[in-house]
Amino acid sequence: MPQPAAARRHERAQRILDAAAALILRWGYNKTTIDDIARQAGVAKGTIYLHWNTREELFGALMLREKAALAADLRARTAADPAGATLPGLLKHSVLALMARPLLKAVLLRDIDIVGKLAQGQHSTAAYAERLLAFQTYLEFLRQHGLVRADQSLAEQVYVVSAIFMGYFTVATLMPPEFRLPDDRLAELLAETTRRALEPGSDADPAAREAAAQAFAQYLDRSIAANHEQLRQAIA
Amino acid sequence: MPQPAAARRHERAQRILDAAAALILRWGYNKTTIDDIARQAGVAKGTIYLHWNTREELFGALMLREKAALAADLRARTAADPAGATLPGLLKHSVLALMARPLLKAVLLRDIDIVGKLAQGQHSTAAYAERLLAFQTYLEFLRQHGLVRADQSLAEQVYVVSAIFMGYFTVATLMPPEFRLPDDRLAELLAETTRRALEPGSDADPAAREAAAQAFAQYLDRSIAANHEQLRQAIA
DNA sequence: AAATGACTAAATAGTCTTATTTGGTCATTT
DNA sequence: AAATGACCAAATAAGACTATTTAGTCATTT
Repeated sequence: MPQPAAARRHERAQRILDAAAALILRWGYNKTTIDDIARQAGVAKGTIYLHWNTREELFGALMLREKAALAADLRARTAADPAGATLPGLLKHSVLALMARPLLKAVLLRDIDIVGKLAQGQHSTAAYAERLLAFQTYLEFLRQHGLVRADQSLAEQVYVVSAIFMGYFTVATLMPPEFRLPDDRLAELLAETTRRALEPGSDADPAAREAAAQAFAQYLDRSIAANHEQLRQAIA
Repeated sequence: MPQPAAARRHERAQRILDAAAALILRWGYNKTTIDDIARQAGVAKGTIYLHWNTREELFGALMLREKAALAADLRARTAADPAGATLPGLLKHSVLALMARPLLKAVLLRDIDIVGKLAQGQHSTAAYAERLLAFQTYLEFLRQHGLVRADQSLAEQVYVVSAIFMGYFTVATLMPPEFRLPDDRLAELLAETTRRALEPGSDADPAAREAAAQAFAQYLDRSIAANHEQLRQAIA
């Protein structure tokens, strides 16, 4: 039974995106041509334009796919960790998932050699603010249920978490070699720092923990859903 | 009584360096010419070469002066704060002192528009490692006196402090405007995060605190002294 | 109907020449 | 003796022209 046409078409789109990703990491965005990608994907150049109208759209689809894969990876990692559905677990697995995706890592670190002009469309303040707002909603839930301290403003705590995460993430490449740590250990320290930074004075009850795990799942689901329709349209 | 020749010469060097600093911040390093600096400082172009042999030496002296001024500022800030001579105090006042020095801030943030090619000489891994080693010595003292937890390796704690500091410092410019905090509050949160991250299980005795304040002063003095002779030779 | 790859306008890179600027020098001025 | 600023070789920028490459198109092939 041969594969339906739509499935073959979708598989080819994925293959083209795979090729694009590999070549960006190898040569950088600016040096990667449509011809290179077509050759690597084993299709004709014109075939690429059957999926996307412009070079820019192709790379836009690639970034969306990367973000969706990151979210799915994060979902899987937190689900596989008994302590995953917590704020420290979220940050720990976020940094590990991100480090496992060199393209997104390069974007976040503004690695000009790799992402070049691609970076310009990927650092929208509005999108970042949106993500922070979504996170803020989850954090507010945790505050209300006594799972994090509430003696700082909500906005301040968004700041604290962002600073800690960004610090651990970026310092990983800035440290002299003799001071570097394995990713796993870095992620654990990140989680520990976050936990201690936001630790409430007293323990929360188990019902609050259960509710928080639900809120966590909702937060993740919402961020996955936010990309899903966009991605569906970007890969045809 | 006219000023001695050496004092006048030194004052002129400072004036030239002031001019250079102002112009870098305005136009960026790459666009700032020796002619511009001479004009701004109110001296002839050739006069500049009475102080430094090359453009590069002039800017090298400027960076040394900046670092020395930062250290002095830090010294003054921590001395004026009752809780200054502590690790959290060190970090709090470091970030505030650094933010008050736009040129060093631009270097640390790798702000290409401002520092351009100047950055290449200012990100030596060896120098960074040296600074981390000096800090590590101070941190080791704190561990031995029960002022910070000792259930993580010393190297890991150097990492933790670096990550937290770097995170608070860099996220300050990345945050969308509606999520930003005033510098003072940022510095307080940085200090708090550090304190909690490295908090030992039990309180240290007052003798340990007093000894740590001495160690703190030594750490600062050593880093000031490390630059002093270099600076003396760079500004003649 | 779908995939292909030759074609082409536009973009980019390379080369050469000319124009301008700049770092550093040093004869002149103070 | 010290400060100055005109001078100049080298560096950089600008412009014109040529060569090459690339994104996108579409007639041809499958």
